[in-house]
Parts: sequence; C-alpha cells; structure tokens
Amino acid sequence: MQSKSTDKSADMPVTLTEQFLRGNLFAEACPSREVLKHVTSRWGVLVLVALLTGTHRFSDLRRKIGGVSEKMLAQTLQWLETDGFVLRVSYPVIPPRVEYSLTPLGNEVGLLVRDLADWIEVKLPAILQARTEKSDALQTVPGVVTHRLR
Amino acid sequence: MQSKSTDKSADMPVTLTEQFLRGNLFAEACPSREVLKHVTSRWGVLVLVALLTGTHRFSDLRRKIGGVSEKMLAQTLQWLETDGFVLRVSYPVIPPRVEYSLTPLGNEVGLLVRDLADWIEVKLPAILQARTEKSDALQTVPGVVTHRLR
DNA sequence: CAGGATCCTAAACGATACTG
DNA sequence: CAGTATCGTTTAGGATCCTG
Repeated sequence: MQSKSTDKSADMPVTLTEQFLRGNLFAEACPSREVLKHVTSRWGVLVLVALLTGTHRFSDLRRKIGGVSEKMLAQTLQWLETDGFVLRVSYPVIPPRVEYSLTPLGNEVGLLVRDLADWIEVKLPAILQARTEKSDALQTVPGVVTHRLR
Repeated sequence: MQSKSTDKSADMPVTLTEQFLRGNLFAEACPSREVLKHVTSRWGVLVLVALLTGTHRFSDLRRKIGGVSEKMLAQTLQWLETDGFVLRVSYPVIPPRVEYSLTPLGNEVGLLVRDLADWIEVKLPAILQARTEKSDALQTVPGVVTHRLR
C-alpha cells in the first residue's frame, strides 16, 4: 500500500485520486472521520497494537494495556468490532471466555498504527529535545519575529 | 534492557529494542502517549496531512479543515509546535501574517499519519460493508456461540 | 470472567466576544 | 488576521454495582 514515489515537494498536488480522497477527509461529514476516530482513539491504538501479537482474552488486554478501564476497553473493542477490525468469539462456558483477534482488515490497519506508534517511541528523544530547546532558545529568522505563544 | 551500551543516538534500529519500546507504550506513564495523543487527536491528524502539501496560514488551515473551531486549531497547532512537528513563523506586519509549516520531524510523522488516513479512505467501502454485514448476519463458528453485544 | 447499567467528574469542544 | 479569554455544552472516561 501507499506505493507513492518520493513526493516531498512543497505544495505538490499529488495524484488526482489522492486529492479527492484527502479532500474528502477534510470535509466535515466524511464518514472516514468516524473510523479514524475509533482507530486513533486513546485506547484504540493500544488495542490494535496489542492484538497484532495474537489472540487475547478480555482480561489479558485489560492487564496488558496499563490504565484502561473495563468500560473503555469494552467500548473500544465494540467500535473496532463494528468497523470490522476485530473479531470477537465468545465461548459458552463457565466462567465466560471471550477471545479477541484481528481480522485481515484489522491486521492491515494495525500495522499502520504500529508504524506510527513505533516511530514516536523511536523519535521520542528528538521530540523531547525539541521541546526543551524551545523553552530557552527562540527561532530567529532574519527580519522575522517569531514570538512564543502561551 | 540489554543493548543499552551506547544508546545516546536519537536513531535506534527497530529490532530487539522494538519489544522494549512497545512494552513501554503499554505502560501508563509512557511519555509517548502524550505525543501520540497530539498526533492522533481529532484535528492533529488533519493539520499534519494538510501541512504535508506545504506552508499554510492560519486562516488557510481553518478554511481547509472543515468543522474546526479557531480555538481548537490554535491549540492543536501549539501542541504540534511544542512537539517539534510544526514550525510557526510570525511576520510583524499589519494585518498579522503567520505561516505554519512542517519541520523535518513533522514531515516524517505526517507521512505516517497520511498513510493511515489514506488507507481508511480507500478501505472505507469494505469497512462500511463489514458493518452492515454484522447487522443481519452473525458470525457462526462451529461449536461456538457469538452473540452480539449492544 | 466478561461485560452491562448507572452515576459522576474532568476534559474536550464550540460559539462568542475581545485584543494587538 | 491571528489569535486569547470566557463561558456553556457535550463527550470521554472512571468507579461502582450488578448479572449471566
């Protein structure tokens, strides 16, 4: 996917298809925003990444993902299930046993999300450094004033 | 926690450390979550994708990104600037003119985010179909009951 | 064990008014 | 134009109790 050549020109209109797709996303009523919201939600990202390593039970996920509440985990899983990313299999046994796994579709989006998460973790030192640099030294462009917000 | 010998480089190979890094993300106090939150926020995604096409003024972004309020756009831009993804350049003219662009770091993360957004838009038909399929037909695994939630 | 139901607080968000 | 400040609303999110 995303077999784009090296496009890093300033304001390059890219392909027509992309223009349409992205223009679509910028539209307020674009249904993609709903899906994007589920995928990029606070716990959605972590659930997808966690499930990339295989099937998990509810309590497995709860334990693995630090800080998530039962309610939010259940809700997130339902979002992702409805979007066709997560497969929920309930075994009629006592005590109850429910297993969650990724669908092929979920695996794809999971990989993309993991790319993002990994990148952030790898670049975290640089990011944190950028923060502290901004704290004491300001950008100075000749003839241009860059005053801080906040 | 091995391979900790001389890792003062901001660029780490994603191999064995991958496990450690991702485990880190699952930790509640992981600082990456903050950055992830900014990047995957409702408007953060759209701002990054928009800026991939080049420099924008505040009102350009406001117009381009449907539904965003002044307050949220300003706040999102500040988040991304603090994280070192967005460069803010203010020209001391009247009327005021402020230009936003991506830093090299921001360009990298922008591409990842765009990959995700594009994937969702491309796969949207399949996703929506998955939803309607779930509405009338239930998954049936032999010997397993998959009852719907909600 | 897996979650639904309920209640509640904090945070996100939007609209408006105002300032340099 | 590019924001900030303030306010009111909505939503996310957590805690607790309850059921199959």
